Amino acid sequence: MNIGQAAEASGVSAKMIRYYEEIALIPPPARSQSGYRVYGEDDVHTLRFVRRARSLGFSIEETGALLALWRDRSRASADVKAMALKHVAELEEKAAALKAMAKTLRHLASHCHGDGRPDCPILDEIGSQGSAQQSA
Amino acid sequence: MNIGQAAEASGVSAKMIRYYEEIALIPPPARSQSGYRVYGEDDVHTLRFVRRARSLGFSIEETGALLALWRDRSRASADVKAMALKHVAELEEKAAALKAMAKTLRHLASHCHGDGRPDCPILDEIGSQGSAQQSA
DNA sequence: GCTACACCTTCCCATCATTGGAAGGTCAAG
DNA sequence: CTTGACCTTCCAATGATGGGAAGGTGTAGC
Repeated sequence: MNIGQAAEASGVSAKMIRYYEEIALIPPPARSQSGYRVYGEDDVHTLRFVRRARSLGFSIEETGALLALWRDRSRASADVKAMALKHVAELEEKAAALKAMAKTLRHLASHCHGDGRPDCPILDEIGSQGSAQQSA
Repeated sequence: MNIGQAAEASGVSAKMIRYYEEIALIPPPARSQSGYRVYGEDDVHTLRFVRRARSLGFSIEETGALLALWRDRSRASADVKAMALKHVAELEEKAAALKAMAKTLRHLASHCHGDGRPDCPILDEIGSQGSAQQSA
């Protein structure tokens, strides 16, 4: 299987497959005589794992750790669970930060007429607030 | 006021002030004879506006648009409100996506013993799921 | 065999926002 | 006059991905 077919089968773009190989997230595949990368079903399986982990919001580095755990049949399930729950906490923290931003902004917008008149307190309040936490 | 003091007063790092100037988000300030950037209270006010907009999750580009509206005393409040509400919707969408990831992952984790035994369905399910949407 | 076309290779660049550092000039205090 | 804190510009890196150029390969049709 060439990289295009592996991309199709795994849902990971050919560009990203090469990138994952470059950063050693996945092992380099076999090569054909002419230098084409050749993938097997196992490789596609791994790529699907990576895609799934990424879609769950794991960073590449975290995905690499999960991949190592996945391949290690003797690992303790506690390791996996701890990582998952830590990530859940991070995701929820980011979600909460976004919701807080949205809430603040909606509050500001609620005090704005939204008509043709220039008066709108949103900008004044953005310009006058002294502190705000950076996140997400 | 030199850039260090402006950074201190506005909460925007000197590095970022120079960067905002480079991309023309903010106008170039006056310069001293020796070439030092010199800022006034108005500049600090603008920088605070930028910081606040960024902390509300507006991109640099959106912040530039808000800044233009802020400076335009004759703008229609509807423009501002529309932009704010559009951004609220985007923030909430991202928050929802993160919460969905967290939910999925917590569900997976709930089926994992989390002890010393190797059995943990989290990884198996990550590896076997066919589709997942990318977002946030 | 030749041509067209789809695919592959490597390499470089861009994004977005921010940080870091190097090399060198300036200012104020001691 | 030295020291140290500040300033200047320039270059590079981050994380994850996309875009594209320049050139090689594989296959189908003629």
